[in-house]
Amino acid sequence: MKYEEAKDKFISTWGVLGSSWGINKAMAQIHALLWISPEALSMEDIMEELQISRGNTSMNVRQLIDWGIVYKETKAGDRKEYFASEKNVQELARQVAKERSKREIKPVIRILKEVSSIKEDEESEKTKELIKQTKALYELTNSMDKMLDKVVNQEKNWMTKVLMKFIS
Amino acid sequence: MKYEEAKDKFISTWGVLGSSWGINKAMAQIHALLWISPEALSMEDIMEELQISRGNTSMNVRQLIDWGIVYKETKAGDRKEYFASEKNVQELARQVAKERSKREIKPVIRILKEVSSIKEDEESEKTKELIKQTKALYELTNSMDKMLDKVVNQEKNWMTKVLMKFIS
DNA sequence: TTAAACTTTCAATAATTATTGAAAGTTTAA
DNA sequence: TTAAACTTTCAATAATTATTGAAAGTTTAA
Repeated sequence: MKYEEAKDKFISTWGVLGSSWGINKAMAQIHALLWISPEALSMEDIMEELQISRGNTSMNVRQLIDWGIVYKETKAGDRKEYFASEKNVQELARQVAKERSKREIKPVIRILKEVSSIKEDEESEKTKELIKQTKALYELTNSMDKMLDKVVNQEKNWMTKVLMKFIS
Repeated sequence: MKYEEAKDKFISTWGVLGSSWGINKAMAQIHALLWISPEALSMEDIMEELQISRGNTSMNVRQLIDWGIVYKETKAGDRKEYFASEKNVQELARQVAKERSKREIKPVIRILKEVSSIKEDEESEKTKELIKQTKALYELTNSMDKMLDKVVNQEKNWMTKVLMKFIS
């Protein structure tokens, strides 16, 4: 496999993976492109490489910056903005874990807690089951989120160490 | 909060969570409904509760069965099929981990491995970076997948134990 | 067997989500 | 200041994904 082929395959695969985990394809592909690019790329560069519009590029680059996995760079004597990916894989995982926990898991935990602690005068079968099952889900989700928090607050290489322990 | 309100809140929240992780809303909501239901429900019951069509119900119930987290049940002297959720939270996590690993992670790992092991005569900066970065991603994804495999092959309560160790 | 009671399939359509591109906004060099 | 070089916004549109519902298929009781 040649460089160009490998690059295209990686970018496209990353886009597909993103989609199946609820991440916009363009966002995932821009990330992939920057991830393997030795230097920062301009808006034009990204548009050109991925064949997407200026607006699309602008919005998705901003989202990546919001997620904390892409940075703006400037070049002396150049008015364009350039974008570079966070290159450390631990830090990438850390940021993604952090954002997904904050945006999606924590709100669900709040609801699960709320729903699993209803009190009804007449304790019907249905109510008991609701409480029991949502409580179980609350506990699982909570444990997984605490694990994500650990990843988020990791010191460098923490995750590798733990994962190693995990899989050994 | 009353039972009905709690139920609706749970079902709707589970649907939203599903969507943001790439799982069809109807599928997530049917799962939520069965998860908290003390008895198995018929197609009609599900259609009625969630206000969705017969076709939609049929397809998504089948998917849940494919995922191994919903079972068919029959009642003596009744021609309808009834559907019941796997009720054990560990087993639910186990099955979801298994399916997502198989369907989404493992194929990506294969591509990452392939892409990260290209060889080019002329080793340009770009090629080096591609290899380095996709290799790092390969290793991370692989570790996470091995972790999922552990969850998948867990004995009962294995996960709880490990998660406890993790978060303590 | 047959016909009633169910489930599944799938083309049409609706709903949602992503993308475009032009206009508006911003920044900076001169 | 101004105007060129950029970026962002957002309404319109395209693409994708989910849903419907009627027709076809299947199962079972009689």
